Amino acid sequence: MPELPEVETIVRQLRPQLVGQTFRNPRLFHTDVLRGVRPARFVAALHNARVGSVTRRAKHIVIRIQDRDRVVIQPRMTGALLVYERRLSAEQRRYAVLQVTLPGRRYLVYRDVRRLGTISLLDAEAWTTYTDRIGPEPLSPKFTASCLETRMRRTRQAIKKALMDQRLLAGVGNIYANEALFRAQIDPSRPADGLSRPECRRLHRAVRSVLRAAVDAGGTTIRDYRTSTGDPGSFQHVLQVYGRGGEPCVRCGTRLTTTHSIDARSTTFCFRCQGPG
DNA sequence: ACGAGGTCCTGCGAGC
DNA sequence: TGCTCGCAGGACCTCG
Repeated sequence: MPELPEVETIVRQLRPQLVGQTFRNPRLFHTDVLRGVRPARFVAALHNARVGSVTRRAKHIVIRIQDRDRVVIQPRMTGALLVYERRLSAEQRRYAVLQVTLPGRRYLVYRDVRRLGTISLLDAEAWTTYTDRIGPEPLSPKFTASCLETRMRRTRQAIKKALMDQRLLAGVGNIYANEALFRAQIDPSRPADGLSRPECRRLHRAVRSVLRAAVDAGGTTIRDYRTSTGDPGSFQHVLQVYGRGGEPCVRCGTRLTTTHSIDARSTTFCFRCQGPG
């Protein structure tokens, strides 16, 4: 679930709470979330590890420890990274995957109801390989309209699917792909390599503006997403298309259409405002 | 190279 | 009430 704005929100909140702190007594309740590292090695690596930095890359939370390794958390649909000020209640413990004790009797907890999320432990070399396979950060100043155009031209896939392809562009998932395409007034099913230059410029502006607005709102909470304090985001209140199938378009009043024809993911759009180009 | 579909998991709401 | 079914914000894989 968490897309770029949600992960960015979590990271901004966690950073001042974690940087410089030392992890103690890691407890791993479910080992099936680990990728490429065995439970015993992972737990040993976290114990007494000092946090150097907390950053975001695409939809990943990246915690650098011991000036060497990176704990890379990908929350996917239902993962959440929370700091608790006291011992966990039974309800809080229910979906806990990983718990780490922080100074001051606080606890860092990764919880994930569906456990589709993943955790890996990467050294510098493995991290470089990993991050090099992911596309550019859309909010980076280096990400220009021509950068987006070059990337989208690489595929004939539907533009909505291309936007969500992490190799082409980092951090955009279903919600923000829908919203950006509406803002840019582009039909989600159009082949990505068929967009004109002005359309690419509109899409570039739309992607960046919707992501920035969502970061400012603390992300979008449909069901599971919570910030590190356990609070919901607020961008769900200003979504223009996602989750609004059958409701009137905010621009023209036409009933919004929802389809599952693109990559079997729900796509909501206005067939009038986002007509075939 | 592409699309379709299955897989990892659990919860929830709709419908019967 | 209680059951089954389909769906859910992601990403990876195989198959044809």
